[in-house]
Amino acid sequence: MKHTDVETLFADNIKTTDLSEKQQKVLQASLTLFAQKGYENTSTLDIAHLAGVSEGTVFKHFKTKDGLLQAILNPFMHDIFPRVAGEFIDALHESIFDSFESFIRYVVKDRMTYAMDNRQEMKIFIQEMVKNPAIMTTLTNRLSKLIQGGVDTLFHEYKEKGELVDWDSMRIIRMASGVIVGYLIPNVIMSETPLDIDKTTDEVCEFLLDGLKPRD
Amino acid sequence: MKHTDVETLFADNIKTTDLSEKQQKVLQASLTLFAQKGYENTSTLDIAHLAGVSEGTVFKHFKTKDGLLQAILNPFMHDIFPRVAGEFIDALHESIFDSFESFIRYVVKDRMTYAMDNRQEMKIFIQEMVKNPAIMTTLTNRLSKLIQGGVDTLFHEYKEKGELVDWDSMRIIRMASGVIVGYLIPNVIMSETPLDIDKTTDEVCEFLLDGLKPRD
Amino acid sequence: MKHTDVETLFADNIKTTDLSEKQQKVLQASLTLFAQKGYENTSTLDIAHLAGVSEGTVFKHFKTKDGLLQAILNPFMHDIFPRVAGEFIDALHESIFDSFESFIRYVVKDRMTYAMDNRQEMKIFIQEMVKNPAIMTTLTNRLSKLIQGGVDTLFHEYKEKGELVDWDSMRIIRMASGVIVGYLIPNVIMSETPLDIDKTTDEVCEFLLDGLKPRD
Amino acid sequence: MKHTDVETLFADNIKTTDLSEKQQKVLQASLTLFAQKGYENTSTLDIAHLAGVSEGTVFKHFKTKDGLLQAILNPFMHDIFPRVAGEFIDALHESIFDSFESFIRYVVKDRMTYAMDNRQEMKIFIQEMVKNPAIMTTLTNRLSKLIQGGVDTLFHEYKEKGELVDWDSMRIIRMASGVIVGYLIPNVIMSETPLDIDKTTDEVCEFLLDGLKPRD
DNA sequence: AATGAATGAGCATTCATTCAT
DNA sequence: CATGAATGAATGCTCATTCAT
Repeated sequence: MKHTDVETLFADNIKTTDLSEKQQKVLQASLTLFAQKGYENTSTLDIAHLAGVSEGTVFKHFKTKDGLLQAILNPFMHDIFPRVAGEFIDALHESIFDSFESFIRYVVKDRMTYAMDNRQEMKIFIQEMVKNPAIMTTLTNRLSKLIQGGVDTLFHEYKEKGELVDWDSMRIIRMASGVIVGYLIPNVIMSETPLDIDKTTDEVCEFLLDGLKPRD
Repeated sequence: MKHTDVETLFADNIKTTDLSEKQQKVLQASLTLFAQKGYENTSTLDIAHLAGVSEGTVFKHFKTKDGLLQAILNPFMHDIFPRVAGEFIDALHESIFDSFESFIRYVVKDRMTYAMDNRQEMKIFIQEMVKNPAIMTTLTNRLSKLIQGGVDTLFHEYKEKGELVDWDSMRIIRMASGVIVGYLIPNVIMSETPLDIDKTTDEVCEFLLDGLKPRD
Repeated sequence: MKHTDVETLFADNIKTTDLSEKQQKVLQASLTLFAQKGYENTSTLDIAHLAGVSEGTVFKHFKTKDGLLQAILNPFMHDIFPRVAGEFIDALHESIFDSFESFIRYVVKDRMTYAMDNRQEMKIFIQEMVKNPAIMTTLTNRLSKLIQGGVDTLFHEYKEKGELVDWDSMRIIRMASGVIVGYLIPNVIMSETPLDIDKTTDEVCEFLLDGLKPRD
Repeated sequence: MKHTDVETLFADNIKTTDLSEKQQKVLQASLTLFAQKGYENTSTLDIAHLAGVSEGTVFKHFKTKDGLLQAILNPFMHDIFPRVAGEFIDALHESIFDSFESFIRYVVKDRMTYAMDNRQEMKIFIQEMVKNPAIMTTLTNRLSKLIQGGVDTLFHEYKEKGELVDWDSMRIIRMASGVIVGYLIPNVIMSETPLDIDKTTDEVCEFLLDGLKPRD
């Protein structure tokens, strides 16, 4: 029930476009600095220094500073997010969750682990979303359609079995993701706190399960 | 059951420090632009233009660009947030909520209204939090202490009456605010959507009430 | 054998142009700050603050910042310097110096005292001279003519009496003032050192007297 | 009896730090303009224009405007002044001056030539000294120690031979440099006058020799 | 006369980007 | 491919000066 690691996909992505060793260093430095100080407060010279390359090298492959940002975010937007989402849904259908509880427990833990494993990228993503709401709109639409399509039939089963409240799937997802997001964001941003994923999962699930229990 | 409007408090604050008409325009323009384009992407010339003043005027009172940011955020951090929280708690004790449901409904609606009424300030706040996690840590601590102190006894009543699950107050608050925040943030950031507060309140409350119902 | 004090002349000058109390404070503050930090590094706001007046007041009487500088330097250039020089020469003729030695001793002490009593003004003067050589040229010409005219006959006497070398008067003056100036400038600029005038006078005179003794 | 030319040392210094052609132009332009109009009255745009480079280039190597000033003055303070002083003293000991007169004549001419050859740098130095007396204090201490150490024994010889007054070496140096400085400064500052070094040397020396002759 | 808010030109400095080597 | 010197537009900020009150 393991999903392809984001780092692996990311590395794949890099190899695909045939990135030289120095260019990889540049990308890595950008990732670190954008997450640490924000996009606008990171100069291309900062990146060059941290990557141990010259100023010109920063632009050789990625053309512009924005190109560097896109090189970090695009895989998330157009490739990794959907792919992970797809794999996630596939996993849902392949595995037989004996109950809605085991399902929700898997989902929560999986997404939390994912987010915490990729804090830096997430942080940059959040920063960009806040500045550019269009990203959020796009992403919300993309993901919700994808998830809804894959989850609808599954939810139907659980509703029939009397384990899930008979709400619109989107409403359920919005609620669930609201709880998860509200819980996660502070931990992503305040990266000092490590977060006990198992304990948090327990807490969140106990709450979610009752909130999403069928009404009497 | 009305709470002092933030705009009123803000205006008070401005009058207190005796801000000239032009300086108010400067502050207003900063608010608008910081929220729209982000702090770093707003130049002091942009602010001057929108405020209809000269660039020198921008610096006359607020000294630096950061001073302008603080003039916007400080009232939230040090004055308005706590005051609103205080008033909110007072309101809780003065009013007799006949049930946990009417209580939770008031809270959710009140906080949502507050947030939506001050979208711009919230947006800037969120941006700064993402960049500077220390703000979040401070704020979280300040508010949670304040709220917990005021809410603990109230929760005790509801727990006794069997209307509220017997969890630690902090856990309940974290859950509830997680749902509200997870719901609100997208709407604050994507400010085009107006958001139907009554409908959203209903949705959120229905979910929360079951999630926080005592366990059988 | 006392010469009119510069401060008195300065005060006279101020009263003549009918300067209000605040304007005098402005002038005094300018004097202090120009001497301390230099003309260009002193802002009109600095002056206003030190004088305890508003920004506008600084310009009310003196029109421009340069006007303030001129108000400080002009009395030296066009009034005080020549007047002092005149008085000095008058004093020379009135008093009967029994020897060239008593004459030179008087001159050296008198000029040194004058310079040290007006360090601030001197310092500003020096700064302006360095930046604007024209001032120096003008001043040099003005003073040398004045002094030469008044001193020539006197020198003639001493030369006849065999107490002074038979050089051109200008050459003598240039030498003497060279020694004095070379000795004074460091002390004017490094205003922390108080300088023992009597001892310095002795040293300088002993040296000067032999340097200006008639050749065998 | 030739001392290493300052320009050569300066050029060495530049080559050592590997300054590009444009950067040398920047330095040269700064030298010219600082001397001409003073540090504060020279804008970095002025420098860029005179150097024929862009404004960014001015900051590429020297980082700040002050860095440019230091790049001009530091060689004088920390390198060239002491080195020249050292070479000067070496020269004194190597060469055998048959008399105090030939010695003093060499010194006066040498120092005058040096000063007039480096008028621009000297002028900037003087400006900075006037503004920042600490520089003068430091320099005075550094040089006097250096010179005294090297000159003491030499003076002893001349005193024994009855060619030099029996004063403390420092007093002699202060007097002599006072005359030279008093003579030079006007000529350094009013750079239009070319100054006849040979004639001036004669005048100064004649005066100095008698002033420093042993007392009867 | 005095005030201080307002002005706008000017300044040092930064930084993404280009290009010759 | 990599380098780093050069670029020039943009930026935050200062400051002498004006003017309505």
